[in-house]
Amino acid sequence: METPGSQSSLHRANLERVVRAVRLAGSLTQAEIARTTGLSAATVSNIVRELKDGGKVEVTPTSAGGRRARSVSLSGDAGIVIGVDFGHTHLRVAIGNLAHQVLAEESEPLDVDASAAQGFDRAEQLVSRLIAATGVDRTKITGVGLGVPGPIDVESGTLGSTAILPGWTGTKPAEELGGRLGVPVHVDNDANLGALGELVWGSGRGVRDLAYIKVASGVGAGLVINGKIYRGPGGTAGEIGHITLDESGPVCRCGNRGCLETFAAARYVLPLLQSSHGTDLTMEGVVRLARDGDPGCRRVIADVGRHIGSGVANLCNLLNPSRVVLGGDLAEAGELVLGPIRESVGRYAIPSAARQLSVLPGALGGRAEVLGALALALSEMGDSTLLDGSLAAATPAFT
Amino acid sequence: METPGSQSSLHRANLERVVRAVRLAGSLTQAEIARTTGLSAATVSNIVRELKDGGKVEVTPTSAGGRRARSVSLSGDAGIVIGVDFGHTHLRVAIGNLAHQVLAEESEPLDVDASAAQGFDRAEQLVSRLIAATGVDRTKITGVGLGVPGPIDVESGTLGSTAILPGWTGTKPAEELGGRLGVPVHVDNDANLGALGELVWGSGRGVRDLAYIKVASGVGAGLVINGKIYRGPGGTAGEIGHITLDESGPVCRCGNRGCLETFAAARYVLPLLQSSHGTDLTMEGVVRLARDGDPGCRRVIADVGRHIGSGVANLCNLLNPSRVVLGGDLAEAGELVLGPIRESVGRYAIPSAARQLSVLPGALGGRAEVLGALALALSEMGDSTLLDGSLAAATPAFT
DNA sequence: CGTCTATGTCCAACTAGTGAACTCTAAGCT
DNA sequence: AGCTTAGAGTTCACTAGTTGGACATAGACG
Repeated sequence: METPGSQSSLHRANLERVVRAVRLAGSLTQAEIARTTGLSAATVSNIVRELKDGGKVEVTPTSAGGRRARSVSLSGDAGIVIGVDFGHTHLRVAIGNLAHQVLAEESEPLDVDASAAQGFDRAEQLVSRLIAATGVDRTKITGVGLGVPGPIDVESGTLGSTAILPGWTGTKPAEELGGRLGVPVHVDNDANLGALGELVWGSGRGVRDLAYIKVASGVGAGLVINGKIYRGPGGTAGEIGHITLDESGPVCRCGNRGCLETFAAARYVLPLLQSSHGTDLTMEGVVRLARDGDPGCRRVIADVGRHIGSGVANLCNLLNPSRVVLGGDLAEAGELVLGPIRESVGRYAIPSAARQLSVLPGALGGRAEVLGALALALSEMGDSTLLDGSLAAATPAFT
Repeated sequence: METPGSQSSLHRANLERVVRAVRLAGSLTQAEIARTTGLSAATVSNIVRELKDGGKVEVTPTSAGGRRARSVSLSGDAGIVIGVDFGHTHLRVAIGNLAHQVLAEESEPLDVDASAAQGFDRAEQLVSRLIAATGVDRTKITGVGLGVPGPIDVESGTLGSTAILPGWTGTKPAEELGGRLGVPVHVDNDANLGALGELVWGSGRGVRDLAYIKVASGVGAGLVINGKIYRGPGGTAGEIGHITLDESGPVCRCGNRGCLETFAAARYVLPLLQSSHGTDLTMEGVVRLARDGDPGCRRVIADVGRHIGSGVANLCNLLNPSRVVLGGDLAEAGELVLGPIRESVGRYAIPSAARQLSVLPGALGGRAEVLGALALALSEMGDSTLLDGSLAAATPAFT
């Protein structure tokens, strides 16, 4: 079963090559596969047959007005992936297939005080509902991506302390959900998944190095380096919220003073407006008011943008990404916040680092995290689960 | 000649696997190669024979007190790499072989006012001298690594403006030196090469993610992510010197205020001591005095350490490396500067990012950059240069 | 001094990819 | 309409290359 070195690993590699080529292009004829993968037509013929027998791929008899080309595409039910995202106030679930198509997506409000068990129950129910609605085959599910709004130890899978979902601390979300659904579950935090979502489906397409800044209750960043999420050896990379901007600034929940968070995160910014705009203000509300022209809200948002810009400038000096994508509720403010960010970056980052940088709003809004979870499930599957399945399915059962 | 897809590319891959394993370990027996690469003993036997026939590898008949193991190592003259480092005041050259052995190393003072042409002449001469001294075969040279103390556009190979070597701006060092030596030359800046040097030979061995902080005339960082130098899409990653620590701090040469550099780099720190300690003070001198107990110098160094620590804390929050290595003249101060750095990191970095971090002085001193250049040449060579040569040499000349 | 054991080599079996020949189909030309 | 053409996909014989197992080798251990 394990050919770590070689021999048939070549075949495996070629299978993956073909699958990847098909996935990227959507559908290809065999000749096109041969050209893009560099394999010979004969080999492609064999591989396609193998994949077709395994049910992993669909061959539509004839397509366009060529001579006689059979177009090959990933069969819709070859593999199903599920994304689950626990957000601040919402639970979101999405179902997709290997062709990067999102089949269904739904969200429902989540009570912050709900216990972890209740949360997972709800998630399980919502997943089941969507499975039923889309009519996909449960056995085709190859993986689940799960997003949690807090620090998670990727090694052990344990959730660290999160002020957003109190009482969930110490739980192991992947195990919990995996147990209920009976499928491997891969977890990551919301910022990393947002980054992945925007990378695959949103404002980050075509870029290999990007930083996704999520401003919500706190401030976090998901870093994509060389096309992959970078978590750092300890799993806590991307904590841009606790970069120090002002050593004598406000005290932050982390114990330091003047962290970026204290100038930008909802929990520190909203109180500024409470005396003038009432106490039940949300970030969303501030953004709406600002768009409608409220000067106080505009000012606050611009200030937040400037501070984020300072943090992003530091990030650019250190990492020099080619794109920064702003996510979270704040992104809805558009130029009201992006302008000040760009201005601040332009001022504080060294010119050569800032020159090629583009700062964009996220294209997916609140969906970034679920879709990222979907992408995580896809990437963790690594195209090879598919193939393992194919081999297992294609091989008649020996004794 | 081109098997882009497959077939014998497998063999090639296995050859590379073996070469890499041997290179990393220095020397291995065939059985060990088989275990570490996952290949079967038979395959290893064939590959070793092939490499031996090609002269790429040496098999020392029997080594330790086992049963009968023949240790395989890259033959000393299979390939020679050269490292060249233009420093602030010195030109350094090292010659090494594929077995990671440094055969010779020499440095000589370099006049800062020297023109680029003069500098390259000197480098060429020094390289020739070392080649002669070690008696290596010039045709065996597979690559040269070159370090320059300034920002370099890796794409175009053009040197940006550097205050250290005025008049070199706009030159293309790789082309210059490559033309003189007739070998491919790979350039990078001093901080990145220092990181590579410490990674391969120094305080960074065994770690996959590290930041090398070089404090000299300026402050720069070389970042190693997943075992490879990370330059960023624009090639300017690691500019830790221009992180903003204090928005209303001293004006920096980059145009901003309160950059880390203004609190830590020689050009800003030395003037502080000039009224009390004379004007021709160097960083080296300050370190020496501090070690001898001079309170003023100790204070200055501790302050520098604290500020570097702030910058490193930001870096840890963002990247969470497992090790930070301090290089440059300042590293000689040992605990006098490392203590304050650690203290500052502990205070400003979020605990989970700082917990597993170790802050160490560089183990190579001023040699880090040349050795890094050597490592760059080795890594850029990419194991396949060697093999191409082998194939060409092993194949009898057909018509 | 015989046995043991791990190393390295040889050989037959097998896997998998390739080029070349071949078939198939629709488009284009006459 | 019939013929030609040309690209698509398949089949087949061949070859490259890895593997498991048998075999030889030589120090270590008792």
